[in-house]
Amino acid sequence: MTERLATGPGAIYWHVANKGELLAAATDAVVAAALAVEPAESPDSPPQDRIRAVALGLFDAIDEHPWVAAQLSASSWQATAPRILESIGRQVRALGVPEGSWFTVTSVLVQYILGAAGQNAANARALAPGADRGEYLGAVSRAWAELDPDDYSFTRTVADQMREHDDRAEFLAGITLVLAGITAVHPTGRIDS
Amino acid sequence: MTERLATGPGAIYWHVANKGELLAAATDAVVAAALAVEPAESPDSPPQDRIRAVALGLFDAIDEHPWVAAQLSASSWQATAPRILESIGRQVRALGVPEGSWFTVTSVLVQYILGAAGQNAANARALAPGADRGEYLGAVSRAWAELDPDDYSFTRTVADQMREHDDRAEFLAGITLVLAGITAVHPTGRIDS
DNA sequence: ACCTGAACACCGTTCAAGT
DNA sequence: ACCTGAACACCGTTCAAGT
Repeated sequence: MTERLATGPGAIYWHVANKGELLAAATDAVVAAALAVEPAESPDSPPQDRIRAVALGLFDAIDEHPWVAAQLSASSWQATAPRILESIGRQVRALGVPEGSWFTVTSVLVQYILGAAGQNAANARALAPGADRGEYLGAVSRAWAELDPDDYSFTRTVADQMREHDDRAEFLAGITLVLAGITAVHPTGRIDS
Repeated sequence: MTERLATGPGAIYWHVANKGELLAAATDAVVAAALAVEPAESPDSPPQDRIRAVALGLFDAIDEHPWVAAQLSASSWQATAPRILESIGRQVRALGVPEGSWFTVTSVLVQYILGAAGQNAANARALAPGADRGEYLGAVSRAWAELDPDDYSFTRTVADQMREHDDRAEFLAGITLVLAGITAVHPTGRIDS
């Protein structure tokens, strides 16, 4: 248990069945809070912007609480999943995606958001608490640059880009890419429904 | 430790420093094997198809070894990461994406692949070993259909789609979407390099 | 050089006893 | 109804002793 309570260990088990249930409740609270920030985004701004806002909110929440990512993928279609699905799905609907593709398109967005956010959070915690991000990226970049040119021509080439990358910017670029893909595959453009 | 060895527990610690190192080695082996299958895909088939093949290989490998997902996001830019990055990145390069975007575009693909595969694997293991997938999806679908119409209009609408969805097909649809996004954002179309 | 197996620390969980 | 705290099971890790 991360959070230290001022009680004996047994007290918790009066309220929840096990640690998983506790984490699920905590996850739901974190996600609900992250999604609640979104309505601040004006309700008539384009769906793309609202998706970006929701995505960034989740990204930051998971960055602050890395265990949320593991918890969310551990028991997905559970209580918390509909919250996220609904929040993103409404914008997918507003985007004019045909109804038959709502689930698929929304799932892709949610999977990208949670996947990217989770990997980002894991990476953030990977560096020893004291370590400096710049130095860490520098070390990895140097390691990449020294890989065998025959087997790793691509990785060697992007070593510099990886050293200079900004996590949030990369994440938003990913959202933009997926949104562009949605528009390309479902080119209705207009909001009909 | 999942795998039971015919040795005392201490024996392992002569070879590895800790459990993490062991899992990292196992992960590297699983990923290497999954990526090795890909060259079977004819080397002059379009990059999109080769990306799909690599992605599906990883998807299936993670489905078979769910702990690989957790391990991969736990220590990402580590030894195994360059393998995946290289495999996908070469196709991104072949796609004609401008060099300045190689890292971003490849990262998005890899994050989607690992994120989606990880969530899929977690879901697969979520059902009690005996339970039937169809019944499980049915139960979740029913729960969604009974959510408050005011708060969950979207989720209620896609309850049926979620019950009928096929995991691998959804995954491939996601890859297609991301590939479409790449082409839309980087419309060079031709293979120059 | 490599393995054994008892021992330790840690943590999730239980439960009889308290209020 | 809710909390306490000792106890248990489990698992990652260590280490002195063996070959």
